[in-house]
Amino acid sequence: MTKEEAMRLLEDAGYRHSRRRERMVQILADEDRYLTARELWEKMQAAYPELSADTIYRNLGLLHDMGIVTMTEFQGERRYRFHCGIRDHHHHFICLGCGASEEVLDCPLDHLQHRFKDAAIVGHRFEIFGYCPACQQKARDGEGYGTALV
Amino acid sequence: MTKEEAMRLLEDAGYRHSRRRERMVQILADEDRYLTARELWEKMQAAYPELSADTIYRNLGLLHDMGIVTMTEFQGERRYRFHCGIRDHHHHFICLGCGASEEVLDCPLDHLQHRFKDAAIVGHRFEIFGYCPACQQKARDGEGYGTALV
DNA sequence: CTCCTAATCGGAATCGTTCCGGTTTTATTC
DNA sequence: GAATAAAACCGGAACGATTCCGATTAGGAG
Repeated sequence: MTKEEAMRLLEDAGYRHSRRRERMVQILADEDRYLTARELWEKMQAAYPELSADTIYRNLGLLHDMGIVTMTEFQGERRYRFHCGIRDHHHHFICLGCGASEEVLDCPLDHLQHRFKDAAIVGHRFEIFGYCPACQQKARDGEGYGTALV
Repeated sequence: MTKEEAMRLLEDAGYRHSRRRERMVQILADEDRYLTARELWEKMQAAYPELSADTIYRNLGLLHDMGIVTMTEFQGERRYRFHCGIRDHHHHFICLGCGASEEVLDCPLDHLQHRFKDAAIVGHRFEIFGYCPACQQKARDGEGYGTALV
C-alpha cells in the first residue's frame, strides 16, 4: 500500500480529501511502524498545532475500517501501522521500544482450522514481542528496558 | 493449578492469607475462563458488597506476577483467567461472547526462533477469537453478535 | 491480647477514548 | 468566483478502565 493508493481508496469510498487526513496517512506511511494515537498526534503538531484528539481517533478508526492500517493493542493502548506492502496475510514481530515490526509470513492458523469445526472463528492474532537491535543498544546506553508486559 | 496450589504459592512468597484474595482465586478457578476486572468485581459483590476496585486490580496484578493467572487484552480491556491445568506452554481459542477458552497446544514460535537471532524476544501471543457453540446459539436466539473487533 | 504491617477502603486522579454542539473546510452547482 | 450542503474538525466535557493515596482494618507473630 502506498499513500496514493490509500487516498484513492478513501476517495472511491466517497470520503472527502481532507488535508489533515492526508497528512496522517503520510506520517503513517513514512514511519512504517506501530504508532499510538498520542505519537501520531505529536507528529501532527508540527503541521497542525491545534489538532483535536477527536480527529486522530476518528480518522484512525476510519483508516482501520478501510483496511488502510492494521491495529493491535498491548500495554493498555491501541497501536496502528500502515498496512504492509505485502499483500498476503501475515503476522509481526513487534519491538516494544519503538514499534518497529518485522513480517512473519507463516500463519499458525493454517494448520489449525480443522480443530475448530464447531466454533465460529472471527479473527486471530499472532505477535512476537521483543526489542530490535537499535532499542537493545539504546537500553545498554541508557537506563534499561521498562517492565515487559507480555 | 488448583486454588490450593495458588494459595500455597502466595503463602510461600510471604503474602498474607486474605479472605478476599482467597475468594478471588476461588472464583477465577471455578469460572475457568477469561474475566474482566469488572466481571470479577461483580461476582465478588455477593460476599463483599463493599469491595474496593483497588483490591480487584491490586490482586489481579499480584496473581499475574505470581503466574497464577494469565492475562490478555482485547476490546480495550484486560482479561484474566486462572492458569490452565496444563503445565506446558500453550495458547488459546477465546470466545468473544463469554471468555471461554480452549487450549491450543502448538506454539507457532517453536518453528520461528531461528528467524530472530538479533532481536531480544521477551514474549509472544497467539490467540484465536470466535464464538463457542453456546454463544452462537445465544446469538441466534437474541439480537446477534456485537461487532467483532479482531 | 498487643503490636506491626500487609491488605483494604473510598474517593480522587490519570489516561486512553468517545461524544457533542458549534465552526470550518471541502466539493458541487451556479 | 459566490452560494450551498455536508463532511470534517474543534474544544471541551464525558466516559470507562486503571492507578494512586491517605486513612482504616485485619492477619498473624510474639
